[in-house]
Amino acid sequence: MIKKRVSIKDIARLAGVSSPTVSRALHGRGRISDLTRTRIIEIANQVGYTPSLVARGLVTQRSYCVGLIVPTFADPFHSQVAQGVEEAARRHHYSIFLASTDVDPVREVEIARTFHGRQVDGIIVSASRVGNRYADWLDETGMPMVLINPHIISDQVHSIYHDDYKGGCHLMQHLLARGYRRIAYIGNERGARPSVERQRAWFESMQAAGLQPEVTVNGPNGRFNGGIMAAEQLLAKADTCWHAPPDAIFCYNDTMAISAMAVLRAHGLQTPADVAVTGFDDIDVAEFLDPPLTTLRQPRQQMGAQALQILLALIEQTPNVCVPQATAMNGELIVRGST
Amino acid sequence: MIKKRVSIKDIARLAGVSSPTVSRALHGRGRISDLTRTRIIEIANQVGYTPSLVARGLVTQRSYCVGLIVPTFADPFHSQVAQGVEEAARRHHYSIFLASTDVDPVREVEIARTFHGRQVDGIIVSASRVGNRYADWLDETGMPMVLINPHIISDQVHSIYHDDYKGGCHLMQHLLARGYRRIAYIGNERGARPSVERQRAWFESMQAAGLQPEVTVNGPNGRFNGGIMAAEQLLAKADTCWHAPPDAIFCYNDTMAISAMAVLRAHGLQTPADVAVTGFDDIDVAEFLDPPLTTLRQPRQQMGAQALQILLALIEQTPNVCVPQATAMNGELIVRGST
DNA sequence: CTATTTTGCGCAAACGTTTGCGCAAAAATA
DNA sequence: TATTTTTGCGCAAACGTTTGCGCAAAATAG
Repeated sequence: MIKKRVSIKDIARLAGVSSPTVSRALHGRGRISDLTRTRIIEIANQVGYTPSLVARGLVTQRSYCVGLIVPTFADPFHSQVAQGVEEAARRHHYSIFLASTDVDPVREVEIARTFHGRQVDGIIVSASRVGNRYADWLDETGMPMVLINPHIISDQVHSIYHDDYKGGCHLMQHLLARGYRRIAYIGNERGARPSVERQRAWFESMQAAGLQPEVTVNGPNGRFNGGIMAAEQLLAKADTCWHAPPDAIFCYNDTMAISAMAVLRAHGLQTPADVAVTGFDDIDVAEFLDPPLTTLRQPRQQMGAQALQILLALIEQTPNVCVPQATAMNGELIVRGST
Repeated sequence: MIKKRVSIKDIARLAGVSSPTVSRALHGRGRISDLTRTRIIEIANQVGYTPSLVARGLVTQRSYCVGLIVPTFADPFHSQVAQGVEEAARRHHYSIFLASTDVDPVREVEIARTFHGRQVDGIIVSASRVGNRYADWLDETGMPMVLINPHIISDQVHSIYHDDYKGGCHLMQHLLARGYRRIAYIGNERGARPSVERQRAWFESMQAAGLQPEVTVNGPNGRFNGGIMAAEQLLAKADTCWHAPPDAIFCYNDTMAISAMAVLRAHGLQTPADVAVTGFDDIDVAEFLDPPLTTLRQPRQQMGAQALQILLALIEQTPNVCVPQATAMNGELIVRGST
């Protein structure tokens, strides 16, 4: 039932010219008379011509597509990054292929391969778990690639990341200034850079304040259920360590913070009266919670947009211009009712 | 810096055969000896060959891509629908192009055109605002298309939608059974089918219960700020109408419900003690709010997956098999603490 | 009015595949 | 052994573009 496309040749026949002439007319470049050009454009509009970007891509070797790989759509943080990428891409007349890895590094490289087959001009990966294992593949394919907040920062591949350590320190300064002392940390899976950096900020800030950074638990993931499991364990750990619940919890991200707060309520603990809670990211809903969440806002859309900028620079790589390997971005402390 | 792809011809040269032979070897179909087939596959692996899906698509006229158009990534509801589409697509070896309209119908058709140029095999639109204006274009292009919860249901284009009226009635039954009487409705922009249907459920349920369905306000959008503006107006309206706040608010969706609850708090009203609140969709965070949100869960992922199924049926249209024009899906009442 | 430049357009090749057809060699049948 | 069938593979065309080159006609210069 799929109709035959109207092609450049059809227009050529209608106009009594050759197809390259139509191509030139439609682009307005090359040598062509005004007369035939307007006539061809006229006809093209009449028959509702849409150029096949596929065919064009094949010959020009530029698809004007970029691939975007995210771990999951479930976390609004990634959606917002995607939004940033998408808007920037549209401005530059790029389309985006989207795929989610479900936090599986194997799937991540599979998707990258598929995208290569689709001849995307470049790939952006948010929260990549693959690390420097991309190096060989990149060497082989020459595929431009930018990682956003990768779990490992490699000097083989361009990345753009949020300065989680600095952000974490801001949060800790705020908590310490408010007088919290038994501050616990809820992390994401072990070893991932963002969690490690935030934890380091917590750890060092605690030490610097003369406090014991003992009570910390890593959730199995950075989602709601990860926050639940981590919070449950954390309360138990605090009990054995301090014989009391923490008076503040620094959570890996907003999502975990939200479910952690639900766990606290279930245990009869009020936020912030009994336990203060901080998140990370400032997802949209954070502002409307009860209590509203104190958090560190990552410039999500900006990071997405910036990643695309860098990717474009790599794609159009003029040999003598050098693109920065790693770009750090800074967040903003947002103080709300949860602390 | 972009490297030249290794093509089927390169392999052919290496193996001392012709390129069609390589093609046949790689697909395993056509007449080819086991010996050369394995040899060719061997070589292909060695040189790291990735077939160009672009070139293949050009000749087969099947790209194994579908376009997905959503209004925005900001609302988790659409992200989840996208997730459903994406997973189903992956299972069928399809890739997806993603674009967001920012709730602009003009942009919606622009994107559809772009997707047509990209030679996607079909298009899925979530919450389409274009309505039956697609009809001509579809006639022209023959592009398979499925709409999810469109704002207008047209019989010219396949759609799959949630039965909002029935869902709304469930919510209303629940509220009425709980003894709420001054029930107000917060809607999304005027005229859009989902909001109209939910409002109708509210209206008719109120009438059937012998109550006056007077207090209703449409927000400027279905997002957080839409909920805020609507809730503020609603309280004023309730005051002039009932000389009291509503005792329950039926909100268009969870997002509006969340921000409406924040407005209530700001006015010193407790949920559910003073005002009960219901949402719609059951986005992930609904469960973890304080109070957890009573809502009507739309089978989001299922709807996405189902849309893709239908789209595939349209793409592979066997002439005598008929694909249902409109498919209704049913949600599930989720009762939580907000009522 | 000739010599040069410019203009307008067609031809052909290319991008990387798939696929129908043909033909020789090998295998199966008589 | 002669005939038919099957097998293995190459050739060429096709998908819808873009682009370098060439050539005639038109425009300009001398």
